[in-house]
Amino acid sequence: METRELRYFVAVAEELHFGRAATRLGIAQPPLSRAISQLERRLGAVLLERTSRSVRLTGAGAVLLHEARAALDAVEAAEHRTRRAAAATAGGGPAVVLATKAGASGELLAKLLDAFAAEPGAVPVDVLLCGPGQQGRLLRSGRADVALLHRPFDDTTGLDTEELLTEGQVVVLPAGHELTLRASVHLADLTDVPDLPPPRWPLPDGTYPPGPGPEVLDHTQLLQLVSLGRTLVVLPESVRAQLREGLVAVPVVDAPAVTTVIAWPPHSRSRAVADLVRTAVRL
Amino acid sequence: METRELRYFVAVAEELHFGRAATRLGIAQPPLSRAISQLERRLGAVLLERTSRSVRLTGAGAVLLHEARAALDAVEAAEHRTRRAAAATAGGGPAVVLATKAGASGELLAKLLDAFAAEPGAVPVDVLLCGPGQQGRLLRSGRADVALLHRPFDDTTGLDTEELLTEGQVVVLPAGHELTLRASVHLADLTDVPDLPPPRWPLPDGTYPPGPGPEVLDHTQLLQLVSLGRTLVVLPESVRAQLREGLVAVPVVDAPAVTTVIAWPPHSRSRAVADLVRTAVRL
DNA sequence: CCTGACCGATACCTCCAGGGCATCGGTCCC
DNA sequence: GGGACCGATGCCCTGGAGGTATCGGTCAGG
Repeated sequence: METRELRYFVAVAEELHFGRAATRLGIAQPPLSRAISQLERRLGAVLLERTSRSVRLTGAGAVLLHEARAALDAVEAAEHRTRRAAAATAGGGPAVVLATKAGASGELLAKLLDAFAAEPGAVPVDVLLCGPGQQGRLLRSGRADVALLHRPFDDTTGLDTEELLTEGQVVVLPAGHELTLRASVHLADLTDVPDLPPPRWPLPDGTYPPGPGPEVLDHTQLLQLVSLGRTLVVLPESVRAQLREGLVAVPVVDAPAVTTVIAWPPHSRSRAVADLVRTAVRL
Repeated sequence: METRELRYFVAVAEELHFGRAATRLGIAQPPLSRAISQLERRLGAVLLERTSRSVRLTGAGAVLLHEARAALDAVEAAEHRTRRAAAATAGGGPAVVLATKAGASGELLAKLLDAFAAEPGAVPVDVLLCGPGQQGRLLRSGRADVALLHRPFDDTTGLDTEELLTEGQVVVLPAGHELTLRASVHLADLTDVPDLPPPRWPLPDGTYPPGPGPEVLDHTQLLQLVSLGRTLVVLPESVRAQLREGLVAVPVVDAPAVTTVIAWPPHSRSRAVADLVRTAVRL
């Protein structure tokens, strides 16, 4: 199978519409139809059930969609990592790209970077700030070498991880809100707070789910919206270090504990990544 | 990047010879040379240092070799798993392929299969016996769904695992050999036993390393060769259950402990694999 | 019930890139 | 210095990827 065929199939499987998928791929619809049916013939499997009105995935199609995404990530990773290796030998020397959610784990990250810089054999660390839930994809596609992510929110399947820190969660509220008078709250107290709808994060495809809350991209934005009295948010305790005036944190006693982990692709061979992980675990 | 390019590069990187690589790929040498240099141009990286007498990998080339193998495994896995999913819906129903070293972990495997068959919702298990060290590759390329392997010998990077059993190792000797009189031995006692050279296992490419010992493919062969007085072998204790007449096991006190683990690809979504793993852990 | 919109499949054509053959240029060994 | 070896280059050809036009089937609306 060629990656082109996998890209075509993923496009159709995601759009469930040959015309839109073809547009997205920048080709016409007929060659796309042919490519898919040729793929089905070669695999000896029906991947899509088409009528002239709809396209649906079969069981085998769902399997291929899942596997093809992983395979395309691996191919993309090969490309990115090779480019980075070449850049390292050419000029600039080696560097590590660390991905983390914008605005999260600030204190831990600062400590880690300081500690690693003090290590013998340290290399420059490029910090790549990304949207929530994107770190795994950056690692799997080779654009980052190592990442900080947060269980149980981020998906760590297929990644090697070490736990760094486990903490409870707090709700961040605008100062003066009635809930700030409480010593602690439960999650149930935070649903349907009439004047503070929960924020909406972008879905993996870049669009936003419907709802009353404001659309946000990162934590800085988010905290500003909280201080403006537009929303509330439940975050790990360490967010207290970033609280400006006008923001109050109240413990949420029944929110799941959040574990910050450092993660890297399982077959990483980079000495620098290993050193960075060791430094992180020792913090 | 297309998988064709990756296959071409892997062939050249492994052979370090354009002509041989082209023969292996079933094409002529000139298109191969062109494909590689086109790949290098597109990546903006020199992958191979060629003189008219030799070909050597650059740093970036070594990275790409490693990444390309993983990516090609992922593509192959997509193909195999899709075919299997289609076969499951077509006829025969779902099944699980379990890979294990031929002749190893016999007792554990039998118990596992019995226990799993008794579970509600059990599905047929196809047991795929393979040479040592091949289980990981079978999992990564999608030809098996789950495998038993042995740390620290087998490579488990990139696989999810659960530990099942840790045991010491024994040396299996022909009955009557002078070492069988000892209550235990050290590894040092087993090197250079003049009449019992260690066996030679096939390398990943199918060839055998040089040496005096007999060439073997699996444990059954191996034990027969031991009973014939041709070799000796260090194996986990559980091999005692398979010892026929003419074979004696003596504990090796300083051999590393062997842990039998059950492993599966990290993004496995199969219900049956999860059930099988749960059954195995409960044993 | 009919018409038009929509959508995937098919027919047919074009064109380029992947592959083969012949040969060159450089290196090493006898 | 001649021959063997090896990767690169030039040139040609063919298969297949992609485009356009159109078909056939389904559904909604009048």
